[in-house]
Amino acid sequence: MKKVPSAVIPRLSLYYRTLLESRKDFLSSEEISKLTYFSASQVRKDLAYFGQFGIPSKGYHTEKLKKAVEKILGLDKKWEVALIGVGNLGSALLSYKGFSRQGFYIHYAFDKDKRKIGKRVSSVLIRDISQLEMVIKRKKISLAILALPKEEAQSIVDRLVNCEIKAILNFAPIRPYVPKGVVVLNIDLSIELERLAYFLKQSLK
Amino acid sequence: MKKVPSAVIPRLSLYYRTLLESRKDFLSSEEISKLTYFSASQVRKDLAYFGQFGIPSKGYHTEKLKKAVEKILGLDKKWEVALIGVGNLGSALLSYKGFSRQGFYIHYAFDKDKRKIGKRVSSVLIRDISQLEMVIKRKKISLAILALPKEEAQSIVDRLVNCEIKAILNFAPIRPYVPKGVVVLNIDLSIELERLAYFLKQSLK
DNA sequence: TAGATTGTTAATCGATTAACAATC
DNA sequence: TAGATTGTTAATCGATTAACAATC
Repeated sequence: MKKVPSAVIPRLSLYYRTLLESRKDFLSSEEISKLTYFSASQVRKDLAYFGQFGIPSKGYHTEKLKKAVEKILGLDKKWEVALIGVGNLGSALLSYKGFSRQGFYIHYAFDKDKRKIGKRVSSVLIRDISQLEMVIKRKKISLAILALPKEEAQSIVDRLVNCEIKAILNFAPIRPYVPKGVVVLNIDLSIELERLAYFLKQSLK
Repeated sequence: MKKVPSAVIPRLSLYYRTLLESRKDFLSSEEISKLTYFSASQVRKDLAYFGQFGIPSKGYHTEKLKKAVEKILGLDKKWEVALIGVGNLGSALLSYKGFSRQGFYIHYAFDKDKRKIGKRVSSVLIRDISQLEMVIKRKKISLAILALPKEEAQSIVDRLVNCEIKAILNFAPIRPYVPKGVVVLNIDLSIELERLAYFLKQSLK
């Protein structure tokens, strides 16, 4: 199978949302294009990486394609997620109800602050960071979200890598080093704001 | 001047961080490469879009380059930012101290919830959303952060566009429509988690 | 069958990398 | 001057778009 460019995956997520909302039995690539602002060519090509889902002259069966994309993205599974760092941002993520709809469950949270340990946020127990390795191994957690200060990020990443975590969503404003075979997605708010500031400067000229 | 590819800007932000942390007088593209994991070619090319900052056989004067990048990214200016939606995520953003270091000041926050209006979060007054247009025009706010439910996002974006906001950081899980000349950067946590889930599925095979 | 739309191949576009003359 | 590293041009790579034969 041809290698799937990584930009395809977030587009699949957006197609999926469109499929969820559609009330038509069939959708053509042209219609999906209208709804998502991606080109019809791109829609067809993206889907073709994973199989032949369409019917010439009809388009894609909405329900079947939905199921197929669900499977591709792993939304048919449940994923246990560990949150590390229960500050303002961490608490907000814990309280967000939207994740469970896609099968992501933040059932485990860690912090090093003794005043937080033992408390609950959105009914999730905050555990001592020293328990990190033990809990991750026992509970088959495969995904971690980092919401902690940049000073602590790399050492926690190292510990996560050590207990076989393969995927990390990082909110700390550093780009942690990870060995091959592990992915980190960095969500770096300062960088996004700087991109906007750059754009603003341009548009003022 | 040649058009600057948009991927250059976030890299500049990362070079900038490196410059802030460096204690050397000069840095070569090779050294910047080592520190950022971007290629030395790319470092030189990215910088060359904006001028000739380097000295052959010496490299880049750290302090001068820092100042130059600061100017390019608009970090030498102060930016007034409006936050719309003071829920869990909005409150976390208000409380985050890191933005002001880059010149971003969230001095204005809006919500429609009567119980929140009039209260303060991190000393910022929460205003009635009905005041949005008035305050934005008066206070020369040029940047908006959206942290509200997806149902409300598009209508607020429309109002922001109407009062000449040109740059929006959107956390709501939709891709709002904006006319040309306005940028929206979407930070969509579900999509990022889905990317990670896809990667995990692959690596388990 | 005729019309519509897929899946796929080829063409285009843009971004990254490599190479090297210019120059401090 | 010799050595090092820039800025820039050319080559490569990868992703997007266009075109169209296959097919329902």
